[in-house]
Amino acid sequence: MFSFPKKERLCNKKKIDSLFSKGKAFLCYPFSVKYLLSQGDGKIQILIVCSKRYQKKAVSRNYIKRRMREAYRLNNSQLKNRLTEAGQDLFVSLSYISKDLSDYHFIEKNISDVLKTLESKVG
RNA sequence: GGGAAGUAUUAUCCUAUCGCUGAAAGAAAUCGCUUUGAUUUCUUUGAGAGGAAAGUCCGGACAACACAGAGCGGCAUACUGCCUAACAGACAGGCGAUAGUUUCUUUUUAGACUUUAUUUUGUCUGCUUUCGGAAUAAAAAGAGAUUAUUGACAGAUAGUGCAACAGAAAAUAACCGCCCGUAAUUUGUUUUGAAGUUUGAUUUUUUUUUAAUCUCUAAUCCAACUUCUUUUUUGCGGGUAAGGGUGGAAAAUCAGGGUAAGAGCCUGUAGGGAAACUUAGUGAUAAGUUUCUUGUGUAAACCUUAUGCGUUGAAAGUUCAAGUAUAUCAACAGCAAGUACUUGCUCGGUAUUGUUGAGGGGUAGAACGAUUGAACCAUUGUUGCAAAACAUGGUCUAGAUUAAUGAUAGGACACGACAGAAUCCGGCUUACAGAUACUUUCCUUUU
RNA sequence: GGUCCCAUAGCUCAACUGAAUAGAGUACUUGACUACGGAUCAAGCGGUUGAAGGUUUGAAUCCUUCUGGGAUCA
Repeated sequence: MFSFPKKERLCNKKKIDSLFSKGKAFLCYPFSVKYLLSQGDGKIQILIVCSKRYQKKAVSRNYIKRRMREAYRLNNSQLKNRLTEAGQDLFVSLSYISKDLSDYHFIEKNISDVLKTLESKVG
């Protein structure tokens, strides 16, 4: 039910390039979101980014990325159902662009906002 | 008892639910089907980040390329021994520096006692005895011993360079000064200095007498006279490195000789350096003897000497390889026109063209490299002062590749610092809350 | 993951071959010029030479270790 296996991660370099060149973007602080819709059978692949530009230490980057993954894992079921109904594939990249370390509850609230916004753009 | 510094060890834990990474076992489905096998899904089991994983400052393993051998250049290292795969690392030592403790010597000051009319002299260690008492302090310098910390600790006597300002001068020498010679100028026996004679005054001593006075001797001062000696300044030529306030640094200490003045110029001697020898030590080195020598510092200035280093790094490199294009080969088709070859020319043939198949290199991608190792542990044994080595026994302990350790709920206490593997090891450096043990030092309290 | 470079006044750069008041332009302040402003001229202000140690008589410069920023290798 709540899972986040390797298939749902975006690992192919060409797909990442096409996402960043062709995709659309919006901002939902502290996240900058890029997404690309295409015809398919309801697959979703997500890329989680926390760059060295905003978080200097490896420990804090791991801290942010783990909490973002966990929040996405627990809140993605509605978006998946909507995509299966519409019959579209989705590539998403979530970038953390704040220089502060946020706690889990703040990240989870904003992740669910982002997913709702994406849900409204499908179809 | 408290604070600070250093070294060593450790580096939050437990329960439940949901997830991530890879491993093992099992089941099902699909492909394949003689079996092995491949992919996907599910279940179970056990595992999953450090002392620095960091910085990338050194050293290696490993890989590719290069390589008969030698030299130049470049880089690194630099007291000795020893450990190590190797090292700019570790251990043990030598030498130096700093700090502390302690002992001795010298000087000065103060004090006590002693001696002397005063200046002064002596003592102020130990033991014993005696006794009314007192029988030492401070500062500076030097030497020795010991403890701790620390040192990019070869060479300045191979050569080149540099040493601002200040100072005469920063390592050759010149200037002031001192001395000699020479030329000119000025002065001239009234000046300067030396020797002698006479007179006067004062003081002292001796003798005589002692109430004063007088006489004599010696010294000093003033005056006069006699004899001997020229003086000042400047230029030129030479000698000299003793002296010259500076500076981080000023040219071998002291004594004597020597000279016109001087000088390591000469002699002895303190200190430094080199060589040889003796003794101790594996050696650095230490102690001593003899000879020679003595020109400050700087090599984290160039450099010299000795030793070592082939270059590039896992984005190294190895294997498989869809698709697209295709060297080459084979078969089939075409051979209309042009071109080239075959030929003196024409026809013919071959190639240039197309399709299919094979095939090599190789892109996307995948796998290996890549986790059993100079490994870790041991109330073990042997060798060694120690670092460490050997033997014996035991253990398997992350392996990702857009990159894994999290979230929620509850509980415990000391209330949680610095910080996240990316080929792997040995060191170094840097960051760090708390706890434990040890060492050093400071403060306070008690005895 | 490897390799290399840089840091100097508010800003842009010198001085990098050790030598004592670290310089130039611009910005800022004051004055002159002008009826006023601009331009121009003159003067002034402004520096822990990224931080900390070391070598040296002496360090922006030489050496070491950190901090921050940048470039490059498929």
